[in-house]
Amino acid sequence: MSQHRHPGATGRAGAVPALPDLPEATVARLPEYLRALHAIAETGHDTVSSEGLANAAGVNSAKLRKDLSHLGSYGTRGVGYDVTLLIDQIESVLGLTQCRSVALVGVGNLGHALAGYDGFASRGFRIAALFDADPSRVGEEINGLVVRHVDELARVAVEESISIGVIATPAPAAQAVADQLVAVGVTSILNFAPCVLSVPEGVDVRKVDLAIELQILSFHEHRKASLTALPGGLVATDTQEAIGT
Amino acid sequence: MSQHRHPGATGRAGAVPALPDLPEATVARLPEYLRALHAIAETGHDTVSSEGLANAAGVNSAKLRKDLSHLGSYGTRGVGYDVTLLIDQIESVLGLTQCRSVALVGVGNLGHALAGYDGFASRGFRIAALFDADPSRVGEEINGLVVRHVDELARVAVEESISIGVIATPAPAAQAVADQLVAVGVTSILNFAPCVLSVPEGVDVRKVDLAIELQILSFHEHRKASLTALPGGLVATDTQEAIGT
DNA sequence: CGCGATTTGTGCACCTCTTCACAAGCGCCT
DNA sequence: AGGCGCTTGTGAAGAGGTGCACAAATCGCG
Repeated sequence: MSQHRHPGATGRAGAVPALPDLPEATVARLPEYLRALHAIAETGHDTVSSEGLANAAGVNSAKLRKDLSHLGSYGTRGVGYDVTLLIDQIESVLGLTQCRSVALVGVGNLGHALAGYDGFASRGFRIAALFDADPSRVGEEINGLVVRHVDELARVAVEESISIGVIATPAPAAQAVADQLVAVGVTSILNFAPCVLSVPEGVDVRKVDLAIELQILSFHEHRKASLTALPGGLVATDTQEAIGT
Repeated sequence: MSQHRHPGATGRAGAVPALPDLPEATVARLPEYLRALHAIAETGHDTVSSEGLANAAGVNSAKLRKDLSHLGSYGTRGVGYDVTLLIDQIESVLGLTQCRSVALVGVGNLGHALAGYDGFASRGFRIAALFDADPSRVGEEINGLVVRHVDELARVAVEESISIGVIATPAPAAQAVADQLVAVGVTSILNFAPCVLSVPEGVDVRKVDLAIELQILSFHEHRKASLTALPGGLVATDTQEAIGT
């Protein structure tokens, strides 16, 4: 949730899948449904109710139904959703039918971990190339891939038909890397560097900042502490707050 | 954004900081403002306008002003915000005045990277203990910390007064780890495992799933591709989409 | 064939968040 | 002192997301 400004995309009833112009909030949840569906498929079930899937995905069942209804009607009343069909449908909407190639720039601490992360391959992504600006890191082999110098980005990106760039460099280097990625034609960037990237229209940037997540937790922790401190409450027994719905 | 259901916390005008009961969306942006402010402080400026700070943080200036107004009036009309004062104020609200101790469970690929990540220490967090269930990993030293067996969690958590738990285990192990963390009194969890955690009320869970971020990007990439494919548009020249505001 | 149990799809009301637009306040310059 | 330009803080309108509650649809069984 950040530098996204997507157009109306006026229901241009195209030949192929019709692209129903989903709400962002729905798009953000589809991957979670997909993961839950794969888990359910492995247990052998071949249909699942909205209630069941919602539990597995950690959301409200009404919300799940509304989300899925945006893709079309792929459920059967009185029965539920066909697991396999729904998986295919969501993967199709998310554009995961083709395996997407990812370029990872910055092979430091975090980049190393990302390069070795299994979760990508198993969900339709292929890390196709690794880059770093530090000459001492160039040539290193990680998980079967050789780290190249970032100057080769342009050439390699075309060869490997990169469709997504991941930035795991220190913050000061990130903007320059982003510019290079954009110059090569990459229009989707996942940014782990703690800074704001400025990119032209039409380029999507998503940001993941691990420290920010901790700080948000810190706020809630702080709030909880100052709530239990004052009220005439039992500070004793356990941490179970008697609050919320 | 997930398992958060925070109460009204009825403006209980307490003695100390008053805890103004911020909107979640605001809380999620405060850390970003904080980072931007630190960057601005380093350039030597000692005041900053809402416009300037908003740019540095990548948000709308009106939104920024409304966010800050929730903390109270710490700006001066015609001048802007005092950088140092605002930093102190935000850190205070986020509960970052004390250094928080973090326990990291799961020292695999990702856990390794997290254990070595500088960004935590520099922003008020201390990784106080590392755990893993794999005996062959126990004893290993990472960044000056020895990996302990997860069975020691209870003892160590108290010793180190852990306030946040980070789960970086494979998905199947995550729920058990979460249960243990909760049992020890941890009420804030950052979960990197691709699964839904079920925790009692009063415990906050934030989830980070790297593959999900890629899948969201994939969707937009897919959408962009199917838009440029049909319209009578110049597929040539560059990737600059002529869409959006 | 009809009925009841079950589950989807959705209209509606509520709520949160965003954005605009502007009055109020502050400092500086004359 | 007074006026002017700049910037904050906020009311109000709008957009988007959520969740309830129920009608519509489907299956299985007698």
